[in-house]
Amino acid sequence: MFTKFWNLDREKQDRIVNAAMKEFSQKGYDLASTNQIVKEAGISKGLLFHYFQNKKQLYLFLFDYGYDRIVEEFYQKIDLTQMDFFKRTREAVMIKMELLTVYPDIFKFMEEALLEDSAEIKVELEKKKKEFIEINMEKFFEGVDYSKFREDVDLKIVLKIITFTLEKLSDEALFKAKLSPTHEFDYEKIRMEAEDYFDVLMKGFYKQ
Amino acid sequence: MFTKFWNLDREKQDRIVNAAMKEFSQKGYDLASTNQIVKEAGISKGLLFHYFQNKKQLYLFLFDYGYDRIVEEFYQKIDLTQMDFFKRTREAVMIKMELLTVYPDIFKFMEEALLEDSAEIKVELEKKKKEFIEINMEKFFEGVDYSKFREDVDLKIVLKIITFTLEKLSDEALFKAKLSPTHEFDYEKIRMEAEDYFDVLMKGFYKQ
Amino acid sequence: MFTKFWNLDREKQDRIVNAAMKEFSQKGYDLASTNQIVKEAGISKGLLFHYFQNKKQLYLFLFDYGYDRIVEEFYQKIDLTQMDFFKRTREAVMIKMELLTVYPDIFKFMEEALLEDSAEIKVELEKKKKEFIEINMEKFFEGVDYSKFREDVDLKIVLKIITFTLEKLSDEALFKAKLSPTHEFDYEKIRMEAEDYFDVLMKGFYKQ
Amino acid sequence: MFTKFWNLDREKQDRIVNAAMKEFSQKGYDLASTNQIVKEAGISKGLLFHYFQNKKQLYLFLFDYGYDRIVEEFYQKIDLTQMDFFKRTREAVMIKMELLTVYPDIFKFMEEALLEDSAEIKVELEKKKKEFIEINMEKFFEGVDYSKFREDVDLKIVLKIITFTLEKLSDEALFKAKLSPTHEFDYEKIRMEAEDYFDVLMKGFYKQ
DNA sequence: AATGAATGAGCATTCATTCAT
DNA sequence: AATGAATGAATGCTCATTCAT
Repeated sequence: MFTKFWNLDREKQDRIVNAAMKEFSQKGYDLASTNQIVKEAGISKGLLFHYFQNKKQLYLFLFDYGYDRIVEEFYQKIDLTQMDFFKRTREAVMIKMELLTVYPDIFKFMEEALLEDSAEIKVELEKKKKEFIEINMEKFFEGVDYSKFREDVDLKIVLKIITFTLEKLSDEALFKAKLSPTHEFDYEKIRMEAEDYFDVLMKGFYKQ
Repeated sequence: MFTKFWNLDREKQDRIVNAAMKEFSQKGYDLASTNQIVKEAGISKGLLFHYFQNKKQLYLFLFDYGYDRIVEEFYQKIDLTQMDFFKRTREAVMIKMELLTVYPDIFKFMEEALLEDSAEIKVELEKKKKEFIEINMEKFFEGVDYSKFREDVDLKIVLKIITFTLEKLSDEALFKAKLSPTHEFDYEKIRMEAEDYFDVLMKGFYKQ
Repeated sequence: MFTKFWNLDREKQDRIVNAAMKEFSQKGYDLASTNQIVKEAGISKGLLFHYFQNKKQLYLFLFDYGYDRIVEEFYQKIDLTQMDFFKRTREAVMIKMELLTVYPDIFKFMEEALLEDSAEIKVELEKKKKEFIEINMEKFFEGVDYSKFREDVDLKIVLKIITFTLEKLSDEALFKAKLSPTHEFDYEKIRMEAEDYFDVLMKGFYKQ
Repeated sequence: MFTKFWNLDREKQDRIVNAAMKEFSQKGYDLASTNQIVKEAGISKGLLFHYFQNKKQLYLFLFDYGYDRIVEEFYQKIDLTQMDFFKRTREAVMIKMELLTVYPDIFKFMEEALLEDSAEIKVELEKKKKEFIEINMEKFFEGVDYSKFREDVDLKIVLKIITFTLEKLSDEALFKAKLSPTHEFDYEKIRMEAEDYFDVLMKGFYKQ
């Protein structure tokens, strides 16, 4: 599958992936136009369907492609020997923001994909998202030292609260960037905000 | 504005509102079809535009309509003399779930509207959402006794963490219902889950 | 016919006529909107059709109305005792321009009506136009002293050439005004241009 | 631009051009229906827009197309070595009528286009018309011997009067054909009428 | 491998006119 | 007399996908 695509020279692959990711993250799955993608990529109409069969397959391919590019690099960078929960999480936030700067388009596509809700790709995408989240939760938290957490509360719930909080913070940051005229992140501000949250969460849920 | 619509008999109003809310929440603003709405409502093409001028005005009307129906009823039910933060919040969750059962379509529409991101209605809808959230945050938390919260952490951040957590819980519940074959909520389970979270949050952020 | 309309108070008649003439001359018959007319006139949808039956009858009524208002006043002003062809014609041009200033909307409507070419009103309007032109050619040229014209050319053709020339001049003036940002006539310039043409035509076709 | 269209086989090109010209000259720009055009041309909805992007581009294309077909042939036929003004003009009238018989639809379209006044194409079409007229006035009158004209009148005005007269004659002929049941020209009658006018104009404005 | 012509259902919106009140 | 709710055909244009070359 997609072997035809992988046999292309790298430059053409990139042109197609970039054009498609750009279009999908700008307009969402349903409103994205394959016409616009081929125009931007400089290839013919038929070729896109030659490689990817249809719009849906193209989208799902892009999701996997983005996953491979970003998640792999994330795990190359993250220090999984750091056992302290908050230290590891804090580093993850920093790496995430770094990747966001290096691969803004891929990252943007992945973020949007996690929010995507089109009926046409619902079933398949939901499955991928679920795997994505489950696998990474497990992998990311492997070996973490939970002994520092209070013992009078349900640890699973505490971890959920922390995850929820970081996700919402990240959503808010993305959303603010979207609304701003330049679409730019203020990384320093976000990091400082995250620090404040880490501080409160640690006070609330670590042993004192 | 919309006086033409309000002069209709109630039954017809309902048919139109229900058809439109259903279509919009199923497909999102951009993909929703006015054709489908009029077919479902059993009215003619021209009539919809006679009442609402265009698709955008219709959508914004529905938002206000939903707001009026649901939010007003919420404040009739909630006991704002209850000063304890968690007790009041817990009651709010229960009322929300009750309203969700009574007005599932309106509720669903409002939930989707808060996530809606179409370019065509962006500016106006964003303004409404912002007002919606600001007014209700202030109103809902009025008079709450914050003296029970720990004093060694930033209260604003604590409140945000709690809000984030409840929102994510609610999203998850909605999402699970969506995926289930019957689209039904298991209220009792959700309430119990919420109780567990309240317990953890109180332990973490109330004075001991 | 139209007795219902004539029984209205004058102010309402004017509102309707003005609104309709404005809409028709701005957009032409086909594109003119009866919706726009009733909105501008401040009357209800049904009322317009109560008075005029349909769009076509309304248009034909307006043509007659404009004719009556403008042509009658034209003949009150023109000095039909002036027997010299060019003097009478020159005065006609001046009166036409004067009326254009006093009743710009009616005049504009009549000018546009003479150019109107919609299939829906073609037959009836063409008949009216033909009558309009025939009757007025006859009436306007009545008693003119043609003895000053050269006798070695066909007088009918000479008169046609002169009429053609004046019509085209008038069209050009209207057209230039339309293209200018302010839509204003430069009366003095038009009069002087007309004088130059009169001079040439007299030299060519009067006895020397 | 329009290379897609030019790559079609000639028969299909003709079907499309003929259908479009017919529709536009019958109903004018605004009321012409692209639906009707594709139906008449026997092509699909999307294809028309595949070639021409939108209605406006289609119209402007047709204008250029008509210009190229008709004006080029006109200059192949006209004898520009004939220096006498009236002889050259007389030949032009004859050629115009000949072309009108050979390409009645193109000719009709061009005539209507010169009168077209739709807001949507105003700017672009006005520019084309202006170029059309300027270039052709210059080219057509090049080398003409004006020494036979009277010297006591303004030559520019005389030429305008002659042009006006011929245009109005032509309009009248077209108009009469339009009103007749068979829509046919009586060429011989028109030529004879034109001769009468030429005779009067020469007597009036040539040296005696 | 690569092209791009071809399809026709679908979209939001406007229109003149009718008719029950 | 006067209202305005109601109709549904028609508008220009876009879309993902196919297929002969």
